[in-house]
Amino acid sequence: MQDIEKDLALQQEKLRQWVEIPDGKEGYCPVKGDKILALDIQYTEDFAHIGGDFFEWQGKSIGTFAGVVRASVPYIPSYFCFREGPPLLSFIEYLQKQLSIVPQLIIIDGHGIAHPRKLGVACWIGIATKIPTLGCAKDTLVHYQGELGEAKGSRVPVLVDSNLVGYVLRTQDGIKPLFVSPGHLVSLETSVEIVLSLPGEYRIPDPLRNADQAARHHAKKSQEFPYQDIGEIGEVKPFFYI
DNA sequence: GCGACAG
DNA sequence: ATCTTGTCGC
Repeated sequence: MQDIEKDLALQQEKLRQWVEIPDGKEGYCPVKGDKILALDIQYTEDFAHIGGDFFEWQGKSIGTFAGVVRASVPYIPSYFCFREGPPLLSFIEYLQKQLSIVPQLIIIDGHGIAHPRKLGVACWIGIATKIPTLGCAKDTLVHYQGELGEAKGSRVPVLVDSNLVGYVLRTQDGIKPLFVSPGHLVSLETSVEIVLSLPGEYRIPDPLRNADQAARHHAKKSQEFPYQDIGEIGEVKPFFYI
């Protein structure tokens, strides 16, 4: 392993001690009207185009936003949080400061604790913001065992160091599953229930698809898909490099 | 040694 | 994640 990776792995081991994952029905549980933010990023060279879909739990859409910030850290598998975390944090802080909207829950395109060192990007964002987060990824980083049922809602546990950290979750009948895990302040059970309750008839829940579309169109300077352009989001600061 | 590897 | 054409199907 490279020295850089050793250092990043150590950072993750240190950050991990701040992560709080409640049990069962404890921790954050959304109630009607809670504000939820779904986030995704598209890249063009060294720029991170961030899309954010803001909506009320079991309620109306608040708005879809997109902005851009320089992504200065390279992507290294399992160290994704250091590349994607800072840009996402800048985006969240911008919405908070400039638009006065603070989410009660953040849904991230990536993993929470279903990660080799139990520190995915959703955990990173949760620690940085102190806001409950959960991760929703299209592929897994850790191996799992078991046969997944075909029906929506079927799930297979994902273990790391023999601890239950996430689920392979069928979000639509007969469709390739998603990988769901809590990031911070939400239980695994609640994370799964939240994802299954999100609107949409596709593998990826609508809020994440909207965030993806906004980011994608922002990267192409297109407004075909409706979103509020918040332009350039200052510089990203390196966090947690203690 | 080789392949796999969130986005 | 991105580079890329057509094509099959609802």
